[in-house]
Amino acid sequence: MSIEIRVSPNEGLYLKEPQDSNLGRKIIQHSILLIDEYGFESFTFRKLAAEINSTEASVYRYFENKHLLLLYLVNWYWEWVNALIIINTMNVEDPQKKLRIIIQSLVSASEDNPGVEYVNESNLHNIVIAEGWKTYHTKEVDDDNSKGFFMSYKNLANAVSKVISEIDPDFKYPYTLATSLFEMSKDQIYFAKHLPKLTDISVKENDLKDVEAMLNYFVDKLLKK
Amino acid sequence: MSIEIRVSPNEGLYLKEPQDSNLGRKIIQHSILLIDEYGFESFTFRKLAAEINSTEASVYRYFENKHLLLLYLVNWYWEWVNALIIINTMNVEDPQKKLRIIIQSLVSASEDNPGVEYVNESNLHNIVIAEGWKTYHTKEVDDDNSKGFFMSYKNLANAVSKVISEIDPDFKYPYTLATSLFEMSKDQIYFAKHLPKLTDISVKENDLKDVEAMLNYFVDKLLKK
DNA sequence: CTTATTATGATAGTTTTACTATCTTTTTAA
DNA sequence: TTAAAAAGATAGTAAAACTATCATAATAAG
Repeated sequence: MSIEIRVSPNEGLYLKEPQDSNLGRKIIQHSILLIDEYGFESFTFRKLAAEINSTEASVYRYFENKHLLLLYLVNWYWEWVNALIIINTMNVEDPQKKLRIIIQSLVSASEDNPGVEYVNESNLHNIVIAEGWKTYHTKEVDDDNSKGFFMSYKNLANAVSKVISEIDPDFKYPYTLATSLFEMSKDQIYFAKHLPKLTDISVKENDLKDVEAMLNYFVDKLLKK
Repeated sequence: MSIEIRVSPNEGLYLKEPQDSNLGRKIIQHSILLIDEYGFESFTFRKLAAEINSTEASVYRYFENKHLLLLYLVNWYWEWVNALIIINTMNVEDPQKKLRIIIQSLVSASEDNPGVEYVNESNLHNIVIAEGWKTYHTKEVDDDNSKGFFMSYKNLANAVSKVISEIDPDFKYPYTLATSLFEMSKDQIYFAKHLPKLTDISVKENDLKDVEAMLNYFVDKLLKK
């Protein structure tokens, strides 16, 4: 028996579902590698096409532009985190335990999982940290939002905020705390790597135990049992 | 008597200090307005030049490129916040009071102050929220950091972390908390405006009292007196 | 007041990016 | 076996992000 995890971002993000074809999967795989290596700005469909021995025109048949490709990848990532959380919290009743597992899942989502061969989760995690904000800090954010392009993240935030309210029904800002956990996790990892004066944690060779401990520390102080 | 507040970002950011000439001040003033209105991506030196009846070449004599201009503006903003904090916490001894004033200064820094005619602080605040990320989420971050281009923000984080440690010397993550206060403030305001499902606060016609209350709520829970 | 220097303006050119278009060849599925 | 869908090859366009050069205007120094 084998369990196949298939994660599907919003339909409006692509012209043709890339996971359904060879070329599509190569686009996903190598765009992740290229964006992580060179950054989103210097990533172009031309370079991607060259890398996979295809053509610019062919890539454009899957994604209207590179912004939508990035949105697709980032949504894929949050769907992935969501899937991990669902699997790991199955049959766990205690909301406090649940939140610990959520934090642990959030952190471990950055480890490569061989289950999906065309996605390197570790590289994708780097992209979400370094480039993810580009998906929503645009002038088109309201438009994109109305098309459902941030659904994966919103669903996740909603699920986590519910667990927070279960632990402490009097806590005034469950959504703020949920999103802050995600954003802090990203920010503090990035700071640790590039602007270490801005954080107390350290991340050596992608060991994220400090991040996990830090998030748990904050949550424990904020939520009364 | 009049107090002149002059805020100066790092020298490496410009080719010629824009605050020292008429054209330079017009560049600052109108780049803030244009970037806020149309977003950083569609902002170009050509459009800016047209707006101020100058030329692209002239703008390039002040800033090497638009990335450095954005860095300049964002640094200006954090210097400005820093100045407000210094003024407002003068002669305040109690660290808890200090932190409240810091939070209040952080929030009120977004109000336009007629003291500096060529800077609209309110528009600049929008830019820091919407585009500030672009200053440090780049492939050149380590380079830029080594040139001191993030000094203003780092100084601020350092100052705030010290106040945090004064309040609660046992708190494990003073730097993380300091930067999280800044980042949460930006994120949650942005979410309130564009992705309201991701936050509990609301920001109506730029009234930031919810943000201030939220930040104080978190701080109160996190730091034992 | 004149002159040298510096600041700004006018204009043109280059490379790269982000597409769009069109036509041909290959693959796949009925 | 054939038609239709997918992919490849190639070319073209508009705008952005500069770079370069020369002319003119403002200013400051002697």
